[in-house]
Amino acid sequence: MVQITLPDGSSKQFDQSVTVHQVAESIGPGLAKATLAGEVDGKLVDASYRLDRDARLRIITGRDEEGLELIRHSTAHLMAQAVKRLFPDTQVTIGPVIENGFYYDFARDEPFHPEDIERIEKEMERIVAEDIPVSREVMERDEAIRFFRDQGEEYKARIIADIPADEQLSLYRQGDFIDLCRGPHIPSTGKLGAFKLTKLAGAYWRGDSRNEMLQRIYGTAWPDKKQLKGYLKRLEEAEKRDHRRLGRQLELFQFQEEAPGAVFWHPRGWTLFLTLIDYVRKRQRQAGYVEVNTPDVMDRGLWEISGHWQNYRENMFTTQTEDERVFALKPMNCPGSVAMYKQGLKSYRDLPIRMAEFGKVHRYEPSGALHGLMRVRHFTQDDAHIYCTEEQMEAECRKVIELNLSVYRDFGFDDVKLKFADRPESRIGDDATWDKLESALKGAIDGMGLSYDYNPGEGAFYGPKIEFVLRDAIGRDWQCGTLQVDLNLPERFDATYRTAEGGEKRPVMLHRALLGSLERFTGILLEHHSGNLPLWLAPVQAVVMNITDAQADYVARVASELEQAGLRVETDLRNEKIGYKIRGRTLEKIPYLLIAGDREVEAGQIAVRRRDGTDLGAMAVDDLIERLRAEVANRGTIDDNERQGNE
RNA sequence: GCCGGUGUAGCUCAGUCGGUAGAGCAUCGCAUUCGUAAUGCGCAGGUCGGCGGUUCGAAUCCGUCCACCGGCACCA
Repeated sequence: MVQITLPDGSSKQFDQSVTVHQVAESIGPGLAKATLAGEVDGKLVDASYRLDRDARLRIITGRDEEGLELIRHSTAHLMAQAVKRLFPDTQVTIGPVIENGFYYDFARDEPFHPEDIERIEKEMERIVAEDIPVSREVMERDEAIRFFRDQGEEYKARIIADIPADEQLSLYRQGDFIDLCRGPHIPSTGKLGAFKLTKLAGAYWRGDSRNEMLQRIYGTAWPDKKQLKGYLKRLEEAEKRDHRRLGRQLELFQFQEEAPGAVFWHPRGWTLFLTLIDYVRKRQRQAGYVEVNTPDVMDRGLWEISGHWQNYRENMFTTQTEDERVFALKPMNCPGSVAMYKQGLKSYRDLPIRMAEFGKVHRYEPSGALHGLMRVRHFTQDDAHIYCTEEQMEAECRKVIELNLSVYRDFGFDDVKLKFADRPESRIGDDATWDKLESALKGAIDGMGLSYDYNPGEGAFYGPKIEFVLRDAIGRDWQCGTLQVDLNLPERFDATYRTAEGGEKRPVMLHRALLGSLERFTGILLEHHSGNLPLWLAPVQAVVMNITDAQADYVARVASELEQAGLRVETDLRNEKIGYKIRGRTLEKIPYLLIAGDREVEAGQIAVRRRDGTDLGAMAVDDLIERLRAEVANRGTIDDNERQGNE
């Protein structure tokens, strides 16, 4: 007698042992067909798993999160089987589930080509049609190693060698294909079908660039075709909000071959950039910062003192002048900042000194890392260095965190995560100092009751850090601000302050960035809003247009009134139909289109149309100004739906 | 940096088998003076990413370099 308890609390009796699948059958044929696996007493098992004693059972189908993972995992196996059929000389390695899909890494002399992908997909479909049963078997470790070696699967043998000796090895067989796998898997290949292979890539064995490169194929898989289609549609939508595309469409910036990783800002893009700086500058001033500026090119000696020459050399642009002096373009602002701190004597009464700088830094990023505005070689940081006493350190950290979070809120990012990164392998300073810094920084976050993720070994070479990670409208994470505490640079530069007792002490130095790279933040904003920037950020906030030449003077007058009121306005007096002008300006994602015909001129009004197509009717110019000013002041978006894209 | 792919007019893209290039939109000109997402007609626009090679002849084939795209590695 076996008693199986189901999630709804009901239970079923069986005379003898039953499989998960049989239990499903006893409930209904529809469920039996949909069954992919089971969860027995909290543990995932195959549908063929036999229950021989009382247990709690949950049937897993494509509707469950676990079911979806199973589908993806089994589709990865399906792909591997197809690849082995078509390219028998290929070795399989690993094939995990990832967000929205899976990948599988193959070892092969000849790389895959896009045409191969189509063939592999076709072969996968064939295997699905064959509806091959998937079965599990357990093998001894040595036997398994021998088994895979015999088949020329060296990588599998290496993977097994790394599995702890006490762990049971399971193999999954589907027809002619056998793979080492923890499982569970779907019962037969016929359960799959809604998949697509998406990307081809090289990937290092075990993720280490010193190892050989494998051929990775990415794919996506879903319980049904409809969900697959939905996913592919979402990918398309995401492409539309690509900031590189928007940058061209909205005439914000350009890139050029001669300057890889460097931005050419067009008037509209630069207006946006300056708007960000204005905003940050204002917030910093209110928070007690002063603003400074330090040189871009400084002597090698300075970088030797700071440790950059030893720790960061391969990322630095250098230049040599005729007199043989070696200079470096600053990859960070901190050494210049300390140099400035050291000018003249500092008293404990001066501290904390909060020194901000919109410094343009230059980092020689690997060519393959460059990506639009998101990863460039020359970028502007909204950087600051705070010099304070050890006693002030925690309070200063807290203020930085508060300021950062408040600023992100103003940009509409409410979902912000903190990551704590501690000492990296390559670093300066002794362990006692690091202990002190790490615990102080951690204390500041804990004291604020904030939660954080832990990022071991990811700190800066001079100190531990907190990273601020923003989640955008389509769920992607972006690291923006950072906060780092540092005793090392003050030490290396021998920075001091006069204490109340008349002695000398080292200040603590906090490094912090708010938006991080302004270039990158611009890109994030563009993608977050699909280019529909909120009024306060839009480079051109309104375009005033006439219907016929008769209103040209009036339009110019209205535009200048709006400009007087501090708005960014353009006119469109072209001899074109109003529908044509509206279409063009809408595609430019201008927030407000203001139209004057004879009616408006007569009434001294202006007709107002919003970017999303809403007609606000005619209103007096003063009323419009009041309205726009209010919208700028509260940093509102015209319409939150616009974030979803409006094309 | 590594693997794969791509590079043709300002933009988006077509170009067969190697026979010195084509569309739409935009620009410009003319006509039109018009009421909320495209008025009509016309002109002009290209070192086919750079360099080298094969060939009677190269956008097309080969080599090499550069940039970009998708990943990997990197992101102090």
